[in-house]
Order: sequence, then structure tokens, then C-alpha cells
Amino acid sequence: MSNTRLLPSQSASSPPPQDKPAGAPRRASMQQIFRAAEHLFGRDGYKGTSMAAIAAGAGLPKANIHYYFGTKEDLYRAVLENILVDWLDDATLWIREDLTPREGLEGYIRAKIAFSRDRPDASRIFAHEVLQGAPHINQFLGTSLRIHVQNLDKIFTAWQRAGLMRPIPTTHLMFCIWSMTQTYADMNAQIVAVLGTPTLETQDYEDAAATITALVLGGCQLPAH
Amino acid sequence: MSNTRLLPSQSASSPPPQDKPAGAPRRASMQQIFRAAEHLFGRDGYKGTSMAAIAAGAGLPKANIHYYFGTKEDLYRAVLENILVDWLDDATLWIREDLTPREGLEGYIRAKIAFSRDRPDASRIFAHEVLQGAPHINQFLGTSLRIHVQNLDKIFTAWQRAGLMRPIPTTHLMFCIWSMTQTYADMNAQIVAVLGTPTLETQDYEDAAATITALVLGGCQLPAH
DNA sequence: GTCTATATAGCGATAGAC
DNA sequence: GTCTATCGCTATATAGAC
Repeated sequence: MSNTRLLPSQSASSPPPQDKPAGAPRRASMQQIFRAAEHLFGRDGYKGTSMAAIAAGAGLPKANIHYYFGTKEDLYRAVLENILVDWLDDATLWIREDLTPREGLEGYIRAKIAFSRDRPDASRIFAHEVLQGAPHINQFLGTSLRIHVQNLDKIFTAWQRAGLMRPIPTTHLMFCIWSMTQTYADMNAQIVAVLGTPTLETQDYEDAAATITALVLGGCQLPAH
Repeated sequence: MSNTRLLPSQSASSPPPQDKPAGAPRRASMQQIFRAAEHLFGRDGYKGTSMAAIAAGAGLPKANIHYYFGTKEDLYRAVLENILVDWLDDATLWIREDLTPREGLEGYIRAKIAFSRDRPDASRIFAHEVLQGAPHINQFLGTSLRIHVQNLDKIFTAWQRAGLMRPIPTTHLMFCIWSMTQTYADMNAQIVAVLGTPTLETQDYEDAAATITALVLGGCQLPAH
């Protein structure tokens, strides 16, 4: 639950006493609601998730959710915002000019695969949101994310000028890396069905990371090792 | 509207007089409903789409949809099935042992990008469905699609044995190609926002195909030209 | 702060006039 | 075959007891 302002708070109605003294029981209840909401929004999307289902998942009466978070939309925005913060972090950590393209891309891909493994619900909420045309985060995509990508492109350009990397369109490279790594969370049902396993295991994620790394490094014309 | 049986018809209730003589007005109405449904299910998903919205999109009263297609779920399954048929086609056309890996993969990637450009709604319906855990097509994924992929793997293995292709995990290669090509339909909102264009143009799809091809051919250690 | 009980709106589906 | 009117249900949201 971060305080960063990535999304405009656009609930016109009066939100309940939020960001207040925060007693221990309050914190615990909000946390439970938050966890249940992330899981259910991730599986069924915004419209597919009912407040009753979230309440049941959190082990609380329905009214408490409204007391803490106001409307369903308010709760959804809070969950979304929480996700966006974590989403941006990995890139700035790994795509840096003081690393080689191989180090950076390999680390970034592993971080993104780890995100799909450890927080699949977060990835799915983001996917649901964008799939519907990103009604809640259009501004974020056009500003914060756009600038974020422009900064990454600068690093890539520097690498390419230094002859460390083949001159491929780096914005599209990012789209490709995002889609390949996130597909292991978002399209999980398809992947386990095709592989014939009940769930993805450590080895599967290793294979995924290795394959994606091979494609990206190979496409950038960097030897795999 | 195909007759192929990819999905089990599991509506217990009595469906209205379907697959009947089919007069011209009937055909026209059903077509309009079908088009509106594909568009709206693609944007808002199954639960996010109301029968009233489909009726409005088709320019018909709500009751007519029920008359032609029975329940909302029946209509959805009909739309889904229609999509699955087209979805499988491209691979069998391009991944063939009598082609070189470069020809096959290049052609397949271009066909998949064309699908994202020409039938984005179809791609999005599939994405929505799988994202929710594939409740309607789990059997299809575990049988038809699984066998489909196993057949593709055989071609890849033959190519790899012949030394035409690097021995990377080819099932994961398929997951990667699917995700990269479909992201241009499914994550369209994100991509146009980052690129700063209102819609994706011919050149954007060209760049996408070129980038994906570079990654795949590079990762398989085949020279790009 | 917490929960029960309920108001209100929109949904899928259908009956029945035409 | 086509459409209007409506039923029954479930959803969000809240009022008010505790």
C-alpha cells in the first residue's frame, strides 16, 4: 500500500476516513481485503468480481469493505496503483548504462519472469485492464510509462552506438520482452494445458527464462554466454 | 460460423430452432449479432458484456438474440468456437518440414501479426478467456491444442536434427511467438500510448514483425537474411 | 468500529401481443 | 418471425442497530 500518486484519485463521493491513525485491527482488515481483491480481480477482472466474493475471501462482512475503501472502483484503483509501482521497478534496476547489454537484459528478463511467478495476480490485473482499453490507467500509460520507455531507449541507443548491440527498434524490443515474460502469468491456463502439467514448476520457469534470453540476446546479436 | 466441433455443446436448456432452412433475413440478423458480439466480448469480456449492449450494437431488440442463440453463454461459445478454428490454421500452413526454418518462422510470424491487425477482437476474446483460467476451453487446450503443439515440435525437432536450427525448447518458442504477436492486439492500448500514436499503422506492424522475426531467427541462430 | 438488513439498479431471460 | 413489457435475480451501496 504505497503513497505514490501514479493514478488520479477521481472518486467524487466522500471517501471514508482514510490514511488515519491506523490501529492494528484496521491495518489487518485492510490487508486481508487487499489480498483477496488482488487475487479475485486478477482471476475474474473488474466486472467479474463481486464485492461479496471479496468479502468472503477476506473473511469479513460486505459492509466493511465499503467502510474502508468506499466504492468498488476506489478499491480497484488502490489495487491497481499498488501494482504499477512494482511494475516499473525492475527496468530501472537492470537497464543501466554501466552494465553490459547482456548483463542488463539477462537480469531484466529473470526479474520479469520472477514477477510472473511470484505475483501472477498482479500481472493478470494489469492484463485485464489493458485488454479492456486501459480505462483506468490511460493517463499513466501515456505519461509515466511513455517517459519510462523513452529513458530505456536512451540506454539502448547508447549501447547500440557503442557497438554492443544490434540496431533493432528498442521500443518494440520492450513490448516483446514484456509480452514473453508476462505470458507465463497471464496465459498460465494455456501453458499448463499444453505442457500437460498441473502447475508451472521451478524448472518450467527456468526453461522459460532461458528461451526468452536466447531469443533476446540472439536477436540483439550478443553471444549467449 | 463453422460447423466444426471443437467445443462440447453443453447447453442443457433447449436451444431455439438452429441450423434450419435459414432465410435471408435470418442470416443477416445472425451475422449482425455475431459481429457485435465478437467486438463487445473482445473489448469487455464475457461478464463485462451485456445482452442489451450486443442488441444495441446489432441494431435489434434484445429478445431476438435469445431467439437465435439461446442463452448468453450459447452465443459466447459460438463466437469462441469460430475463433479457435482460425487460430490454429496459420501454424499448419507455415511450420512444415518441406520449408526451411527461416521461411517457415518468418511466414508464421507475419501471419500471426496479420491476425492481430485484422482480427484484434478475436485475439482479445481468446486472451480474456485464457486470462480467467480458460473456463470454456480447458478441454480444447489440453487436447486439440496440445496435440497441435506436439506436431509442431516434431517439425522443429527434425529441423534441429538436420542442423538447420539451434536446439532450444520449441514448445516455449511457440509460447513466445504467440505472446509477442498477440500483444499487438491484446495490449493495443498500452502500445499506442507508449508509441504516442492514436492507432497502429502499417509501418508499426512492419516494425513489430521485423523485430519479432529478428529475435526468433537470431535466437534460433539463423542469419536474418 | 462492526455487522445485519435493506434500498435501488441493472442483469439475463421470457411471456405474450402483433 | 419480431418486438414490448416484465419477471426474478444478483449486484452495489447504505442505513441504522449494536
